[in-house]
Amino acid sequence: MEGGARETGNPLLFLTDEQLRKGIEAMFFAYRGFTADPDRILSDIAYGRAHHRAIHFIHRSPGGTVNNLLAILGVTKQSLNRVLRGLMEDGLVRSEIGKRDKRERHLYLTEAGEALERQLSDAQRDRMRAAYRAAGPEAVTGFRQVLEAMMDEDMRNRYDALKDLKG
Amino acid sequence: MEGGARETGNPLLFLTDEQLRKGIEAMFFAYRGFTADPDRILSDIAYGRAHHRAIHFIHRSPGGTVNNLLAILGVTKQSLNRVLRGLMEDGLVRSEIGKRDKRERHLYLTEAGEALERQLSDAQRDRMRAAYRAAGPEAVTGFRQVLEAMMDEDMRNRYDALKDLKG
DNA sequence: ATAATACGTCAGCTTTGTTGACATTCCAAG
DNA sequence: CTTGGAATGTCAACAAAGCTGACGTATTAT
Repeated sequence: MEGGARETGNPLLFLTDEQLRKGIEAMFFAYRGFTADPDRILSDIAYGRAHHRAIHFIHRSPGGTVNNLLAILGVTKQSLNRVLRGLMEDGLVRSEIGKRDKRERHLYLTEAGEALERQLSDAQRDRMRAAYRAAGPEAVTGFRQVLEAMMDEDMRNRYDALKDLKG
Repeated sequence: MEGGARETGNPLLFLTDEQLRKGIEAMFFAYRGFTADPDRILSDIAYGRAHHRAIHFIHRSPGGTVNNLLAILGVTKQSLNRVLRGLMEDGLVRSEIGKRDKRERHLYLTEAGEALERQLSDAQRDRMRAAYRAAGPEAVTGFRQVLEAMMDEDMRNRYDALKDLKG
């Protein structure tokens, strides 16, 4: 027999269905807040979340290939290509043919792209900063621990890979 | 100076742009995991996330009105109606005309609806439980604190209103 | 009586995802 | 050098789920 209220005194009360449900609903409502500010900015310029994600990750690892980005985002190349085409037509993203492997396209933000990225991530960071500040450093540690434990294996790998770039 | 912004001395290191960016990316990848299991189940039966949300919140407050659900989900009535119609045609949701106010429709899950809800929330809870267990009770407290601080005002109100139902 | 509310519905549009098919370009192996 | 396969791009068609706007019908409130 495992599980259950075995420890001393306080027995896994944080694992009740009630607690889990609250966590699930907190995640749902919080994610709305998380995306609300960028969504507002983007709707003004006829872009959506997909554009935001592409911009974010191109900014994070400039010179990454299309395949790389595809793996991070987890969408089909057709879907990404549509978004990327729009961004390139609007002069926010440029692609360079690879030197070692000329099949590959290396993606970069243009200055205009960087400017939009800054605008979007400033908004999103502001909210995150306010939440972090309100909750305090220990809460932030716990927040990150739970989120990381919630990821799929391959998601965590992608996340960790990004973490190593600058962080 | 190194990590671990604690109370004394070390001021707000957890609020650096790097920390915030990691939080943003953690949120992005974790939300994927959060929805992955229900998504898999739903795709087998030609439903999507919108159906899941409707089912979840009808289960949470049975007998709630359409307007009520609309407020929680934050979508248009046309969008919700499409989903609801499908669920009712498939016998997962039923609606009752209000007794006090006959304009209102009160929504309930049928037995089949409850069964699907259980299947979905079991899957989602399993993952949440694993994450909670891996991170520990203190992390869970922090997790919830940050998420709640991240919500918009009205989102928090909706979240709190649901919390009061059973929790 | 009239206005407002709650709900449903039709029509049309957008974003973002999906499959499937196919062409091009290029690297690498035989 | 030829050929197979990988990386990329693109066309077409489609679906889920959001949106706006307009309209209809009960029902309730003023």
